[in-house]
Amino acid sequence: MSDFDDPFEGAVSLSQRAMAARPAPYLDGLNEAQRAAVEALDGPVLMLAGAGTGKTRALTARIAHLIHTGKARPNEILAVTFTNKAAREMKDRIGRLLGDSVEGMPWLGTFHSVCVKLLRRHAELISRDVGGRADDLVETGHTATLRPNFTILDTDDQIRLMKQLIVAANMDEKRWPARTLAGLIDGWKNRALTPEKVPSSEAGAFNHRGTELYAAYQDRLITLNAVDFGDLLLHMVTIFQSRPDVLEQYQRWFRYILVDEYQDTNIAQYLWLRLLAQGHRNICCVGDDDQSIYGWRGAEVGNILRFEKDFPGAKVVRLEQNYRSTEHILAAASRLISANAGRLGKTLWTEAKGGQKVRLIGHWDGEEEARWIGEEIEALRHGAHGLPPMRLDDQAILVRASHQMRAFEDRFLSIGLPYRVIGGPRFYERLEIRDAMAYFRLAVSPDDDLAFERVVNTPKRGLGEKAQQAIQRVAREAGVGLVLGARGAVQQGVISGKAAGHLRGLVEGIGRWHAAVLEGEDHIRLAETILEESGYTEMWLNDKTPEAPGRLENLKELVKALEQFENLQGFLEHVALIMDNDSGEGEDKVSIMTLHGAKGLEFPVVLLPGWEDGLFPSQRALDEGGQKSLEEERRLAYVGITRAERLCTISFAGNRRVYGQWQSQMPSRFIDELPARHVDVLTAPGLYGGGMRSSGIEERATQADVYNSPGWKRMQSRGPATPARKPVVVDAEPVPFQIGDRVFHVKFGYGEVMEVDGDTLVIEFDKAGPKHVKAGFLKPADHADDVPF
DNA sequence: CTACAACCAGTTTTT
DNA sequence: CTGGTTGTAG
Repeated sequence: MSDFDDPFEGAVSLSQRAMAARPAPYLDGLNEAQRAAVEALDGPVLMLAGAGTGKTRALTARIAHLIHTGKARPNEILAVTFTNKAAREMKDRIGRLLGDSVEGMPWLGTFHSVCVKLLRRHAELISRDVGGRADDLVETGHTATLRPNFTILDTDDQIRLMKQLIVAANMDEKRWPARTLAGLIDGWKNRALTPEKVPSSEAGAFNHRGTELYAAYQDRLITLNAVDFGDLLLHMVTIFQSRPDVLEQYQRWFRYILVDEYQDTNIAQYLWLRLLAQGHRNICCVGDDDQSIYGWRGAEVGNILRFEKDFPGAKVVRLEQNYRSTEHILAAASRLISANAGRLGKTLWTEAKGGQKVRLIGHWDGEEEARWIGEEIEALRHGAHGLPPMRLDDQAILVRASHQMRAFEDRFLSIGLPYRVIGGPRFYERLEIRDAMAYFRLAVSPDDDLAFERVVNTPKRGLGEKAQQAIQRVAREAGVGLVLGARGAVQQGVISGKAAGHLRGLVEGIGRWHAAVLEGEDHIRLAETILEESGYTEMWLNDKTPEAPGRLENLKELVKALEQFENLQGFLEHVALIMDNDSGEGEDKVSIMTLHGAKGLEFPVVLLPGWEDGLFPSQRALDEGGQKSLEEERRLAYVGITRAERLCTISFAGNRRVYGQWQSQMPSRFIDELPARHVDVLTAPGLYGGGMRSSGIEERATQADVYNSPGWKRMQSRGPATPARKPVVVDAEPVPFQIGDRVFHVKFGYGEVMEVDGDTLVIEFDKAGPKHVKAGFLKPADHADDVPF
């Protein structure tokens, strides 16, 4: 039934063994170090693979070699990665190496996906004494176990659950936010600590209730037959530790273990691996201590630094030849990372001499930066800076924090530059959002048959397959759309009874909504009307499944998103573009992603915006965490630069909007750490005014040059780009407004006073409609531009 | 009980 | 600026 009971499941044709005698094509073209890493099959191996040194290639070749030599069948190899993307890529490449005969590597996947598989088999081994509560009428204090069909909670569910527990514990949810508790518990799980194992030194956590709430949370999860992400590993470690017989079974089964991105493993993952590898010690870990960027999530660089101690006699192989970047890019990255202490140390080298230096440019503000990058990308498309024409697919913008993305999206949308956001929110892919969008589409164009098909029976209207086929038949015969077909089907009596009534209601609704669109009714109100009249909102309200509240929340958000648009059509068009981004693989587009999301990827052209103190390195890293987190930020910078093959451009802005307020900041301290010999400082119009030397600057003089440039001084003296605009709060009494006055409100904009009632006024706002507002939040319209200083 | 205006707190990074 | 929560009016 399973991979275990039948060792040949998901395995390999026997011809695979016969292949062993034949030459191994996957070894061709490997360099000496790579080959050594591939051929050292038995015993512990640590592959220290610098950026761009062909790590994945060596790893996949190693797997191919294991199979090819008959050391293990594909289903006896455990290979773990951190991301699904990495797992997918490895599967693809192994498939290419070995041909289609190798169907599956069932145990190649992320830590989490492998653990789900294992845990489903052994769920019952996880149990807790669920304490009886005062309101527990059934029974107090019984043992509950996890069952194999457990559900995996997402972050939202976790927070909701913890919120309930915090409230139940009579704690002020304001002072002790569920998010904080979630972080705390996650940290414990990353360290493989069950509630009972949390050291007493941490008993003070979360107002001295941390461990207690953690225990309550775990109880609740078992009762709900649910686990969170952290549990997947924690539970497996618990099982392996408490049941040697189970552990032994897997130690025997997984004859060879491979681990990608070992520098990012946390303690739980480390224990899990060590337990499994204990017997045969056939474990190969691949990583780069300079690319450890998940410390905030519990990753322990110590794991990789300690490998030789954990596995005495381990063979250590260093991959140091870089095949990705040109020498200037590599030199800049190497110099930057050399500022970190406690590294294993590698000397990356490349045969690709020459090429463009890393470019550095400052801008007035974030918008100008986005504008400049847009122009740069367009220029590179047609060939610039000594490079041949670059496709958009060849270019990527890597940001520190996802909120930086918006500036680029706005800009690219307005100039029509195709882009794709990788790792962005999947909001528009959600079921409920898609349903709601289908209703909106019908309102705009009732002949949208796909939309009609999607929602004709959602919510349930008794229109099953039969009825839908009838509608389609009538429509086809009459040569009309499905909506008209539906009307015809009802009129002809093809559909009758209750279903007919519901269908008529839907068709009439669509007609009504469409008329409203044509009449230009307020689209936000209309959208809400549609969701309500269609019964869609009600459907989720009546839904008792745990995800229903979340879905309703999403629908709320969708309606809110409408506010940014003039009408429904504009909105739908916009979303169609977004959808294109998500689904439109294969189309030529610029990639926008976070630095974290970029790990493992490479691009000919890389743009690194936002190199400012407070943004990158982030304010948090600067405030807390000291040297350790600053070093992690530096590694992030290192990852960013080493993504570039041929052209790497770093930029910063003097001013940026933060929380809607303008702030100015200094260029990143990392800029100071770049070797001037390998950097070209570009001049931006409007900032440096051509006052900067563009080359030949002294070593380590980069940032000083920036500060001393005439442009920077001018920028400082000009102050923030736009002064903060705050409402002038007028004293409440006497109310200085009369009926008919034009007024301005921070939130709702301009409007006219319709009524005065004490200090409460009724204002007919131009954009937002009629509102009741306190006088203190209003000021005369002709003073709207007043600045409070 | 709902709706909505006022208030307030938050932004890294993700399986 | 955004989103979520709170307090109050209806």
